[in-house]
Amino acid sequence: METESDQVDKYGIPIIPAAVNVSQQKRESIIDAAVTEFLREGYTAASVDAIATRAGVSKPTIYKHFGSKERLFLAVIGGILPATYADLEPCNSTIADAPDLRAALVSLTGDWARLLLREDIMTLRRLVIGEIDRFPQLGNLWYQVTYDMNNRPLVEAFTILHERGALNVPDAALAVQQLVAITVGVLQLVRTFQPSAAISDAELGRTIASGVDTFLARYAM
Amino acid sequence: METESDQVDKYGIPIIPAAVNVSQQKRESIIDAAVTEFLREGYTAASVDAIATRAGVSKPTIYKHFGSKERLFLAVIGGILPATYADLEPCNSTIADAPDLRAALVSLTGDWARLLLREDIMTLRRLVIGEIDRFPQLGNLWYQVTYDMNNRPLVEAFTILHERGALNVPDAALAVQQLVAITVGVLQLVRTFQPSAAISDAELGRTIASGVDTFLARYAM
DNA sequence: GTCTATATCAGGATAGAC
DNA sequence: GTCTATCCTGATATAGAC
Repeated sequence: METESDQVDKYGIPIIPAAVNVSQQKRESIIDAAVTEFLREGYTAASVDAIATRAGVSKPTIYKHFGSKERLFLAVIGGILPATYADLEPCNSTIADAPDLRAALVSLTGDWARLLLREDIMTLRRLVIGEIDRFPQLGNLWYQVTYDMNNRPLVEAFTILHERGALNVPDAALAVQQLVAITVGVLQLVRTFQPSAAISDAELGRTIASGVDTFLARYAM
Repeated sequence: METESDQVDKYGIPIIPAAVNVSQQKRESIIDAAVTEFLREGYTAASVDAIATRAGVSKPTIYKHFGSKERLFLAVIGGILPATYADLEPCNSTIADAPDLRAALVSLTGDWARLLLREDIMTLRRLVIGEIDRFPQLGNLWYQVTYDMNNRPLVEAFTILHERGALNVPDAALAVQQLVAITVGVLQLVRTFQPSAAISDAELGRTIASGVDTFLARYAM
């Protein structure tokens, strides 16, 4: 099974030592091919053969680089999770100092929703959820990444607004959970089970705005 | 592949003709064994061999009854979904006539949460989500079942309360989505990615109550 | 109707040449 | 470091005896 060293990072994702120059290209093409195959087929149904063919390398090359199918899967999925969610972070900075809080929250959660409802991200999300019993590390990583990149900055902003008297949120962490659930979560639930159900931009805007209004009905001063 | 007739119901779930007396017992034991194996391993990794062994029958018996692994999976999962969610329905009837609406909503969403967070139901949910790209019928079925058994009765109750002037919900369907998301959804999100993270009954009650309060802050008259 | 036994094929992983 | 060729196991599905 695992003949390579089992070095893992703090999330339990294996650390694959970086290779040099020439083989680095092959490594990248393996990763690209693996992402495609895993997203399309799932972990078990995806075959290392197909990944090798798609990447234009042979199977032993994959095993030299990643050691096993499990390690390849963890390295690949663990690699794209933070990269995917990094796109969410820039939106956060302006909340605490926004002149119009409602408009800022609508804009922020709307941006999140449009990104998180993208088909490739929904597919990745379904894959991770489906493999969580096999790879609990991915669940922890997902939770940590989404919390660090989304919830945490909002919690800090709400805490500031609470001290400033602009919001009344004694429990900022719970309030953020509620805001995310009532805006993005409502839409995500539909798309999770019905991938082909298109959501018009008008409906998205309407749902997001109504969610923010419900949130502010409780927490605005 | 599919040598049997492809009769399906309105959800796209194959209709497996009922067998008689003797073999009916074998069929049931196959279904039980299949549920266990599919929930434990997922669709692809579960083997018909293992199901046959667990059920105490031979492989050809399974193929005589269900035709293929895909049809077995759809029949089994499509069968337990409605049965699982049927437990949610009885809670609904009292909302429209409850003397204390807040208490009734807290009780209702609390009951839903305690049921839906059960480990076996969460596992089933993860399985369905992970296999949705392969079996879109299950997504439609899931959505339909949860809507019929949960959302629809609540929408009807809210409509009555709106006409009676006890609530102000111009868009009852959206309001129900928000209520579910802000109570059950908040907890489900955590448990989806962290199966082992236990949620104390106190924390569950606190989260549910706060969700209902946020909901009522917007919609109560 | 149900079994034993088997056909057929693809999976992950590796030995050894270059 | 990378490939060709291969090992071994386990998969779905079926033929034919009882």
